Amino acid sequence: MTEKPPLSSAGLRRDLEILEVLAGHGDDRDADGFGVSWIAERLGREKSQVSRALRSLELEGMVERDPLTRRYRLGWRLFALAARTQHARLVRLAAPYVRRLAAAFDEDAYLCVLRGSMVLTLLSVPSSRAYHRVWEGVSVPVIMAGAGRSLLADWDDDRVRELLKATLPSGLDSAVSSEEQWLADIAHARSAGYAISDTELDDSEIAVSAPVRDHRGLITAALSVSVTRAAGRSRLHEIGEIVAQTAAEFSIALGHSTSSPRPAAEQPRPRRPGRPAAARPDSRVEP
Amino acid sequence: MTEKPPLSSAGLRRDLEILEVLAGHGDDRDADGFGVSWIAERLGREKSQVSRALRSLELEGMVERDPLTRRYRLGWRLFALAARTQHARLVRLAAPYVRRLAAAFDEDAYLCVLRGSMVLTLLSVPSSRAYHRVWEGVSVPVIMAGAGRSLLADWDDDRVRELLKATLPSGLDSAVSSEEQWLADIAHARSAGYAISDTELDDSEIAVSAPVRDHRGLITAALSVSVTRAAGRSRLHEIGEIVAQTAAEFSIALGHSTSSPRPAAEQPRPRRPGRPAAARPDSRVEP
DNA sequence: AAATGTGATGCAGTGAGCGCAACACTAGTG
DNA sequence: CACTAGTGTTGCGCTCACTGCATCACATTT
Repeated sequence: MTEKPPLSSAGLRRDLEILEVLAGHGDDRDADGFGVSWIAERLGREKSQVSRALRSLELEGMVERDPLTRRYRLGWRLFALAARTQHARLVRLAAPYVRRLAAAFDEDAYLCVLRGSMVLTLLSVPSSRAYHRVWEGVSVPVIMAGAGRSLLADWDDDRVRELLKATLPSGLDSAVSSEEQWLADIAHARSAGYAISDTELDDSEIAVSAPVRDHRGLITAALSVSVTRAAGRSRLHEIGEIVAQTAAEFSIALGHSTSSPRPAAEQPRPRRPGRPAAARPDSRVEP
Repeated sequence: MTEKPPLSSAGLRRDLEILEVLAGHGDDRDADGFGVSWIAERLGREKSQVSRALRSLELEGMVERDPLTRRYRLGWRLFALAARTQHARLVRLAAPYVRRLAAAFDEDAYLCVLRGSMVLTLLSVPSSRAYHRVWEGVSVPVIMAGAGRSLLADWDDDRVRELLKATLPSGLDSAVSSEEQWLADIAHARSAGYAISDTELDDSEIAVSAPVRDHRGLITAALSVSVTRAAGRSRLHEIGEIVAQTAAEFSIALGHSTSSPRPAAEQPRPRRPGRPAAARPDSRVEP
């Protein structure tokens, strides 16, 4: 028999093996679930064991069973657990990538999300040079935001037109002329993976952004770099490629697509906290 | 000892309790994770037990630990598994429609499913205005959910009564009076294709929802819009028509045949597996 | 009807997880 | 600087819950 590394809990390992089997090959068409016997054979375990484990998993909502075919599928609780932490997770995990972008070009870098028709900046890392406007927590209409094109990359043209029309107070000035430009930019963002927005808030600023996708494949945020220096103007597309690449890496870290775990590079283990500086375990919750 | 009435696996229950704690309250700002002692106290379990369980969970990738603060958070594997849920697929497909609704009325729009007697919100798209409470992954009793009426539209009256009685803690207050109202609303949802729920969680919110049907014709989800602005109050039925129309389009995208009337003819898979016609456990497997 | 598959269940033995305690460690405290 | 108070980890008996084999109930195919 093959030796099982005994470091992990046996029950946990068994349950996760089962879940992994139920996850199947991802988007495979055999999404109607799997039977007990097949799973047992697939794992080389006892039917009874798998049957009992699945019953427990179902009781907890980790899997659910089609009452007709008696086959099991992944359950709602997995989704509920993951969905709740998605937002907090976003900001926390984004920091390294935003910093990397800011450092790479020595320009201001941002993390933005879409809130209705407004673009909310969640995180901003300034360049080494002066005047950095703090945008964190500030909402800007999507048309005026540099990251807007990336955030809308998944939208179909009609919706974008509606949004643009609704956001602009009245059909005036350059709106009509820029609408087609917007759609073109969005199409470019969709294909190339990054968007370049010229003359938004400020004529002196050009924003290069790229969409970030979460574990569901939806665009949940955008990374953005505002190119202010003349040096960058000549290589916007080069910058765009890098931003897109960074956004892609970030997306994978969020669980996008069928990405491999990425073993999380060995940490330098710097220091261990004894007593936490600020006692936070006070948020009272009644069980 | 504390009572252990459930017949579920003890280890699994413990692990899920831990994960649930790590998930936090969702929108909470406590994204930097939780320590072992705090989790143990929160759960009323032994520190050692929690420590060992977390190590196993980390080994499996279900949680990850900040090497600096030594605090735990949910890990990549949970998100990877969640992405393979059929709920994730539903969300992916629903996103454009939910966005369209949110944009059309500039109100919060949701995608909800029924889980037992609870309504689980899978996707929420906020309006451009104000602050938006993140409901994704949160379950609410069916009576208190705006989309509840749409999700129950196919149920016969007796079962609805049962569910309402079972969900309400005791036969009290407006329950009896609203029961008939519920049945009327459901009947309306059945015939008109949309439901209007008044005074649910909040007196200031009115939810307009419509059922979504899958390829079998069964109601698997509901689209919902929460009307908060006074402007919308006067045209709830007009909004309802649009929500119903959107839900119908989405249903078609899910494979719902428009021709199939109501009773959801059993066509694809009415049989229960005795012996599988074609043995499918042939896909070679490499761990 | 039998045959062959499905998933569920009873039961005895044993191995794994539980709890208590002591441990190593760090950061505040006087 | 020792002291204290907090952190998280580990050693080790004891017990219980899980394993595995068997059989069972049920459904589909022949």
